[in-house]
Amino acid sequence: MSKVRTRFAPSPTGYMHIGNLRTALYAYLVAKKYNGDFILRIEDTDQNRLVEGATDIIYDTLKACDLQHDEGPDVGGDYGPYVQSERMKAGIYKDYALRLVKSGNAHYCFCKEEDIEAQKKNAGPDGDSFLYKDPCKNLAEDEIRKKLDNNEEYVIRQTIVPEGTTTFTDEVYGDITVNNDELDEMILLKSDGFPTYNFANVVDDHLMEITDVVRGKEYLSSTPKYNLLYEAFGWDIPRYIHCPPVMKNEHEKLSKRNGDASFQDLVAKGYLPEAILNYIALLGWSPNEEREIYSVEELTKVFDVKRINKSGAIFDIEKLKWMNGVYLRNMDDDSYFKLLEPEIAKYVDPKYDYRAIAKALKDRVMILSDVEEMVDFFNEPKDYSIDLYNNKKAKTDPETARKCLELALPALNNIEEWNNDTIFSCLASIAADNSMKNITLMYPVQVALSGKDRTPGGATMIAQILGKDETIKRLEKALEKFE
RNA sequence: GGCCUGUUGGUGAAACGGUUAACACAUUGCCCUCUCAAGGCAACAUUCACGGGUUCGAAUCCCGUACAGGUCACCA
Repeated sequence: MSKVRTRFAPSPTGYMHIGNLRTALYAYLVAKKYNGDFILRIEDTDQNRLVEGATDIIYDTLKACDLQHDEGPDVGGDYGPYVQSERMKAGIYKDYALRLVKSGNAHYCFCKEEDIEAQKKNAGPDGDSFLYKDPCKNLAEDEIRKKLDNNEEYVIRQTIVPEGTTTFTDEVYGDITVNNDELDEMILLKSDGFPTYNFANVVDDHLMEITDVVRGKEYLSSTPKYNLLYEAFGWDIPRYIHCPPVMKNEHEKLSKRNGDASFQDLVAKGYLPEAILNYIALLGWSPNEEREIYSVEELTKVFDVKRINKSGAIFDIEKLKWMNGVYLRNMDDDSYFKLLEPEIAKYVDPKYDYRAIAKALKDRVMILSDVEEMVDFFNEPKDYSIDLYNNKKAKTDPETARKCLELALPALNNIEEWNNDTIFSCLASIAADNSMKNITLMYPVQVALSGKDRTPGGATMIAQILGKDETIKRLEKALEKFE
């Protein structure tokens, strides 16, 4: 068996969609599972849709995801160039298109767009299909010559004999057969000399010796036409792996146009690339065991094309959040702190112990953007109403809370060595002395220190981080509120 | 409209003719607990879009219907 080679072939038209990224992931996994090569090819044949900087986004994304390509425009390789516009300049596509014309599998077409529109419009209502019946198909040789000499605009269009059937096998969808008379004769070479995606894809996949074509399901319908091209050239047909779409909801695919989350949006919100990758791997594919947390490295071992689903999967941000939390919790302390420190620094005065804060956040943060809301009381307690002291679980109301604070203040003030243990035992013994549950005493302290009914860590932890002076100050201030 | 593909709980999904229809997220409840989390435990589809058929037996095979998605671009 020859070496497996897969490719990711995006067009540089903007940001990286999640669906796109998943396709890249699968292509990568297929290659790496068999120690094959993963190739990046830039498909920039539509000069109108190019977006500046889009290629860099592609590089950045693959890099951030650690989906390293073995060949590509930036890293080179033996099958270059890896950018289609450059390949076009080398005349590759026109050469091959002309070969098809010569062999009768393609023809010059001089039709105007409005003629095509008109014909399709008429074809519509009466049923049947919208297939374009190209009159240029039967143009005599000298007529073609004449038009060409006249510098008439032309395209090169695939020629399909409307007889018989074409069958292909998809690794996910199985065998699919279609009637050739239902196949559209697609344009191979555009009038600007660029190849269409359809054509460039076939030529490049062959020239680059791609063995497994991993792409979105939207290409399933045109695959028979590609195969006809392969056959016309006498080339081997690659294995096809069509992936079901990633959906935004029951009806719509995830798309950048609607402002749906792109990879970079998610990262900006504080999702980890590893978690994103792990999550999207599970959209449309499932492992053969009861496990969900996998690194890309681990995925290359367990990934199996046969277990890719056929129907679209809805992207569920809630589950991604959960998974991101798992990744955060699983990090070792140092890398975790390195990740959180800058986020904490945005909102918290450096006089406080960032490490202690980060530790308090560890089991609570799901995504980095949660941090702000969790640490917003350190610099200054939040504004609150004494109604906040009403708490069912703690069995407190403003009245009892006031008493608790009055008990706690002098006791805390007497602590000489300010640390977690001393603070806790101080508060706990007050509670015991007054036959209160810990929570009844500590909840008011927490509120007084933070102005919040839910905080990362309890009263003790907050007091410890704030330090004795600040704690006393805040307690005094809290008591004033009752007057 | 033609053609192609799909349809298991709110979501991701397992099951490859015989199970009480896994598991995970979410949700709810309980436990733990100085709040909130995290963690632990439990509940959550008498049913696999619907209708027929094959079979001793079907979510799994066949047919039909409905619904959904894709495709029919000088976009990829």
